[in-house]
Amino acid sequence: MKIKKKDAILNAATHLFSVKGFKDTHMAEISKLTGAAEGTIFYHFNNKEELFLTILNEFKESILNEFKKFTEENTFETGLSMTEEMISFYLHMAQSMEDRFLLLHRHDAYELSQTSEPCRQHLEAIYNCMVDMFENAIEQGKKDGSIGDISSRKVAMIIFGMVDGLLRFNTYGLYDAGTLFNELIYACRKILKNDR
Amino acid sequence: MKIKKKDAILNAATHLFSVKGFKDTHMAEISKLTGAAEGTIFYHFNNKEELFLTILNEFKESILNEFKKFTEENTFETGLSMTEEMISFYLHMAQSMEDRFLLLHRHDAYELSQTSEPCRQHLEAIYNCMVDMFENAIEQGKKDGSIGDISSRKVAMIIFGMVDGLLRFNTYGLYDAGTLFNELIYACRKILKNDR
DNA sequence: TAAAAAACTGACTGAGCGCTCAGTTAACAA
DNA sequence: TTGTTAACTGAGCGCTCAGTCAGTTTTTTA
Repeated sequence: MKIKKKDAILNAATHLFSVKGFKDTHMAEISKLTGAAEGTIFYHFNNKEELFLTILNEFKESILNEFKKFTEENTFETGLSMTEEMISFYLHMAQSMEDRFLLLHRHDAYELSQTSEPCRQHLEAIYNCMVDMFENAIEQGKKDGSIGDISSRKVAMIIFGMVDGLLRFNTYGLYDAGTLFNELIYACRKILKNDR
Repeated sequence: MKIKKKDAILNAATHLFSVKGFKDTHMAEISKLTGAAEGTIFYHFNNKEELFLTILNEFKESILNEFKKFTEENTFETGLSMTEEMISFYLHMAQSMEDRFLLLHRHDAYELSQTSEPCRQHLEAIYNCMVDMFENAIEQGKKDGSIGDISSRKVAMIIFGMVDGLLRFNTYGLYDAGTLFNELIYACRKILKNDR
């Protein structure tokens, strides 16, 4: 029964910020969901923005961690297969951390990052992490010959943009990304494959 | 000096909704920007939501129109080159209608579409229009042999997701999509090209 | 067990903002 | 010119909501 309230607040706020956005999430609602008084929220966090930033920071930490673990604990035959498996892993993560990925797909964080330097840094770290992973895989593929001679960074951005773009179709309820998985891997392979 | 106020309101609101989002756009601001009294805004539009929907509807009309004109006024050698040129055209449109594309990349419309049927229809029309264009081009490419045997609809979604995903990098200030243009076309060609 | 510190409470505040309405001005028709 | 309608105005109402604060409860420390 210790420090529980603070964690409960973080959990509820994460969910609400993701589903309803920053502006539409009200302290009264977090209070009701957690049983903590509104005053308690402001006891732990100076203001709404600080609460949001705390959540973003924790998300950054855990996503960087997960990706690090993924590359450390796995070995890959070729750079190409590594890239493909990273797409799967990314989609898997997006599913298991659904609410926080939704947060990333909202405008809230990007707006905040214009006035808050720490916010900008968290966002940058998250995106850099993901693009870096793809870039490394492509770089490796170029060395082992499974991937052709292309600009690693730029194509990494293209691949990441493609995967993330599809994820948004899901988020917005426009299409079920799951049914596009095979085509996604197919497209990735086509782009990267060394065809000499 | 006729009906000007209404148009001024629509223009100012389009810009503000795009840049600041639905919630963060206040009637007082639209009023100040246009010189129209707040009451005037509510004289022309019953409420804020109706103002937003009017803008979304006009956007739908003009984008459907532009794409129709594009396919009618151009002829293409192959389905593959048609697809490539459509990507260019899409990026070109995103530039010339920058604010309204920003509107599309926000959550506002998707949130509204959950309670407003007309809003849902507008969004669906816009996205269908774009994916349909790509699908047609791919279909044509399959017939003329420039594109391999793939699922037109699904790959159209992938291509669209890829292009739109890159556009977001721009929007969010994460990367300059312009420098990725060559890679984008390269990726598209790789995915589609008939390699039999 | 007493004192101090930390955690928590909820009624209250004040600013913000969508929207109304009673009235004024401009445009047009007879 | 007069009557009628459409366009326009802005003070103000009612409500929402982030944040405060004086006080209570729980935990820790000595």
